[in-house]
Amino acid sequence: MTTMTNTILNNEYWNNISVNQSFDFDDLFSSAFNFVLPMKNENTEILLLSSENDHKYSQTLPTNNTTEESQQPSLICGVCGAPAFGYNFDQITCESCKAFFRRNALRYMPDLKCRYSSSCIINVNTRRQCTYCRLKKCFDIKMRKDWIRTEEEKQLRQLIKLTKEQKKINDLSNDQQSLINFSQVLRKKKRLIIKSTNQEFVPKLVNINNH
Amino acid sequence: MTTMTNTILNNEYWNNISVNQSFDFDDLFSSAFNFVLPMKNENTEILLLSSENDHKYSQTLPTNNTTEESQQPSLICGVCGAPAFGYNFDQITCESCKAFFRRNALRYMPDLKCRYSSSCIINVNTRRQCTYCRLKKCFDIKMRKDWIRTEEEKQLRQLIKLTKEQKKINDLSNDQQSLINFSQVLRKKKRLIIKSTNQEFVPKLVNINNH
DNA sequence: GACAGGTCACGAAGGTCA
DNA sequence: TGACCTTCGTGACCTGTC
Repeated sequence: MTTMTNTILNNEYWNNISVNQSFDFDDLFSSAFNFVLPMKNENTEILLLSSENDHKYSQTLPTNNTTEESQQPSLICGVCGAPAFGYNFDQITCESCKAFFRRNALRYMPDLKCRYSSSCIINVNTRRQCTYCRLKKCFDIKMRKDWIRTEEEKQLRQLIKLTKEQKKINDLSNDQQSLINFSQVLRKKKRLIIKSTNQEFVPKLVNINNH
Repeated sequence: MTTMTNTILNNEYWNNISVNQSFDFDDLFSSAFNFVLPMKNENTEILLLSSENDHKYSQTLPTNNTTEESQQPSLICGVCGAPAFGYNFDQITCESCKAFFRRNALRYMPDLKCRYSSSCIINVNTRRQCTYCRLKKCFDIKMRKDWIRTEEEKQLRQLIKLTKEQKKINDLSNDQQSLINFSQVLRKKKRLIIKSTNQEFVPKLVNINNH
């Protein structure tokens, strides 16, 4: 097994990935040129790779000046180039890549494997085809896996939520106490009415009672 | 003249293939995946695949605007012409050709042999008669054998699944039934690892096992 | 409003058995 | 072999919180 493979298999490696710290196989093709990389497939398939997209990471495209109907600037996903609507895990991505990153970023990397040479082009049409390279690109554009809530954080939030609910129930109990107080008040009122039966201001009291 | 060209000329069924479809493997990933790929539906539909059309991912466009009665696009298998219900290994095929391809695509081609001139017509009725030509047609329409899961991938998935189950059971812990399940899972895992003993990814499996 | 997570229908893999 | 089934990753849409 090569050193590179070992490196990639090491989970720690993925914690520290950055754009500048490229993979070995990326270094091989690190020029800004477009190039053709032959794939392993015996059927002589080739995969056209382009680093063009690299310049588009997290790019905010200017809105069409002629049409001002959309106030939202048209963003594109830094991973696949699909329309994006904001930041997710610190980078501008589409909903799909956001969900993908949330699901996969904490996975044990060796579970994933590229069928080709770990440098697949990721775009809207190809993003589903290589989990490894898609995730690699997520890390390349510096999406932050430490922003994904851990199981502990989730449990903590759950606990906080439950505590709040508990408090609400307590408050509700207080309301019930109020209700008791209220009926006591009501009884008091009735007693007052009965007591006042023979007096001329009764209608007024009944009226009040009905309200 | 190339073998491929001969093949194309000899196969009558090519008449069914739409004009724009190229059979040159080199075209497989033409123009960095920006392309219009005509599907093999002879009736009214084309499938637009273009990363430029951001909101038209894999959209099925009915060419006949007047008829909207069929919600399900009527697809036909690119191999045999039978009704199809979606993509399999990157091409629209029927269930039967999908299973056929899964079973045979990884076979060593020279083991197969056409009794005739390697240019049999493949349709619903004849598809069973020549494995070689059927498989050849699968490759001709660019079904992708590299999308078939390898034995290694299958075992890895199996192992990941078992590990997850094990974790779940671990979390439940105290339950006696869980304990039984746990040992069952453990046995399965051991069997799987033993089964994989002679394969190069064993260290990885063991590694995962330890996680 | 922005951005986390959650949900669920769906597509496309593999598995099964007559 | 192929019809039918199961499984699982995906992504559009939703909810919750700050």
